[in-house]
Amino acid sequence: MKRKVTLKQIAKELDVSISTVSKSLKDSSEISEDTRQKVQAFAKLYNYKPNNIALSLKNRKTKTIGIIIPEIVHHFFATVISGVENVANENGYNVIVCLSDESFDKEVINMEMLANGSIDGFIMSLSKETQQKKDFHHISEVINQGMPVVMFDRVTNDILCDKVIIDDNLAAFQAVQTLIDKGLNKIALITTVDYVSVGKLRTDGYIKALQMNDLKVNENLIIKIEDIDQSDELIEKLIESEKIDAVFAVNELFAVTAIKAALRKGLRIPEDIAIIGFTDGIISKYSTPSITTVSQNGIKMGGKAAKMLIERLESDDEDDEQYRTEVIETHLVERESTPTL
Amino acid sequence: MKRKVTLKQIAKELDVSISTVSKSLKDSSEISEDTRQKVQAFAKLYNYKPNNIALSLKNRKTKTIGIIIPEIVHHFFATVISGVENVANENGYNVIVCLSDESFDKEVINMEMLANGSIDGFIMSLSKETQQKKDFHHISEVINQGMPVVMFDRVTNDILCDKVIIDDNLAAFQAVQTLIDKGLNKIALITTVDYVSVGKLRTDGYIKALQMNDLKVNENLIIKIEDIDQSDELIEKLIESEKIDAVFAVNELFAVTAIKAALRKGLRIPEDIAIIGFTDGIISKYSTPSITTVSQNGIKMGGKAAKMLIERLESDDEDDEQYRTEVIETHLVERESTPTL
DNA sequence: CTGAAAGCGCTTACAG
DNA sequence: CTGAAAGCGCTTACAG
Repeated sequence: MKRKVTLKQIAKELDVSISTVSKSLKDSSEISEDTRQKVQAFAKLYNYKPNNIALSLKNRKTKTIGIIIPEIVHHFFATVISGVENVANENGYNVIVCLSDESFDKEVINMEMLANGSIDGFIMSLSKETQQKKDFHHISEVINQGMPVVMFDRVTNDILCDKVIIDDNLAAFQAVQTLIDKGLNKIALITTVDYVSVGKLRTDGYIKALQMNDLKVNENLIIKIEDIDQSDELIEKLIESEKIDAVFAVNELFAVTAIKAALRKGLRIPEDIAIIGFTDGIISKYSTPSITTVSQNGIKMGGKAAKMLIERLESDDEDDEQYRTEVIETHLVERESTPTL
Repeated sequence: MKRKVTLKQIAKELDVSISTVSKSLKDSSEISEDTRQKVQAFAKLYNYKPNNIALSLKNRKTKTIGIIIPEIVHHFFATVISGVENVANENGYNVIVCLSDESFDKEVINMEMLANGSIDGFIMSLSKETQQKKDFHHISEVINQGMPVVMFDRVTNDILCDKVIIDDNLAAFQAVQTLIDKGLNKIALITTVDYVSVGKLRTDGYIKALQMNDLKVNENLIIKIEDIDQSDELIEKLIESEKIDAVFAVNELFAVTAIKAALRKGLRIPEDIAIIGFTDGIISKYSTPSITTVSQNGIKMGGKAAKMLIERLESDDEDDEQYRTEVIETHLVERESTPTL
């Protein structure tokens, strides 16, 4: 077992100073060709690599990005991480991932943990509980300390920082409008409780679409699901009891649950009931019938967020730059769960 | 913007030495009650938190774990990360995630990047390309430097280290035996190319089950898929051309693709054709019909891997401990894609 | 009870 | 051309 070699050891072996070794390895013209060669050869032989931690301390930057997300087993968040990773790696950054598990406390703890020097900046999406409590002090604190934060998807207006979002309201509006254009007008909505920012925005888009088409908004056709565990039952009841010809669901889990409930009831999809989901994930693609969804390009969102963060980290002119909100475009991926007409 | 406060600044403000501040914050009995109080109050006021990087350098350990996996958008790997995260956080560790994208070079680069002091140990699953090349020098190098590695799922016998696996061979055997017990005997296999370790083991289990039941192994009923892009076509052909009454697929993507091909052909599942997949993911659960699978508890695997790594990191007696291979038990989750008899 | 010194592994302005 | 010194932010054995 040969431990990693340090500058100090090389210096000792070669009987020169640490400074000389350091400079030689940087090919500094301060050092004689001869010494440089000797040091470099030795370093190569022993596979010297500078210690990241020492560099971080010295440079006061870690070249690592912290990501805080509610869950990793949600396909959407996994794709976002993937997008962040790509751009981060291209720029020599590493990625630390922390999960809040939708818990405010875990979000706070993780942020504090990482804020103590471990990372240069955050990319994050708020936990449900944080959105409910509307307590963002941990985030403003971090920003106050000069650490940049980029929020994505589940964001809040209460914090000023860079953001990457989609136009949830518009995307929902267009999805519902598409259903209406196909001649459907008894459209149910399966959404989250209102404190989930994106759920609320999508709900608003749904309502707007109905109103613009002079369809009345029927509260019985709107179910707001708080806990995923209740979704089966509530959705089942909706499908069974109400005379509806279409469903707009704000995520793909709700959409596929609706599909299964409809199939169980013997309804034909899309002839008897059409369904549109949100977030173009793996479930929508492989469901039978496959599900028409509003695509939400997680890779792109993650990539964009990483780009914005890195730009801010590497720009010299501190924070005189204005904060930006990037809107990633969405589009409807039409599949089997909606009629083609 | 108030930057994070350091010991030095507190010392200066309070007109004492840095040592005194440091000791006071640790509530050392070396320091007078009075001074301690004063320092602690001040530190609290300014929300002092020790800098992680400095601690890492000093202690020569970072309290962070590096995870290297082929992909994060595969549900299984996402669950493993989740499992690692949990146990890591409980023990005060952070998690850096790097993706190899199934590429040998990316795997090597990422490992080297992290090995330079950023982390205390690795948890990893081999990329396809690495398994194909059988080149593991980057891993043995890291281990040689005294950095522990725990491999999971896609492992190799060429490297001695702790491992967490399932008994792929046995699990496959049992799955196929279950099909046979249900009276099915024209069982096709959809698997990966042989160099993917887990694919090969599952293939072997399939063959063993056939042989033990005196069924002949028909090469026409075995398709080995190299690239996921070809899977549609190959599976379609298999389902269309061959008279089979069951399919065993070594992952859930192959399984759901088989389901869709069978449905397209007008076959009833499970009456005309039964299907068992591998990896109990989200697709299997939400497919219509839902898919019977061999469950592979990623959370548990990740948790176990983290536990083993942390134990090794925190045991004093270096490496006189033997390396262990933990086998996580699997079981068959029976759903709609297999007959109930 | 307090503080100076050494050290973790590096870089770089400065002296010689 | 080479090296000693200071410093990144901390801890701790040691001196006073």
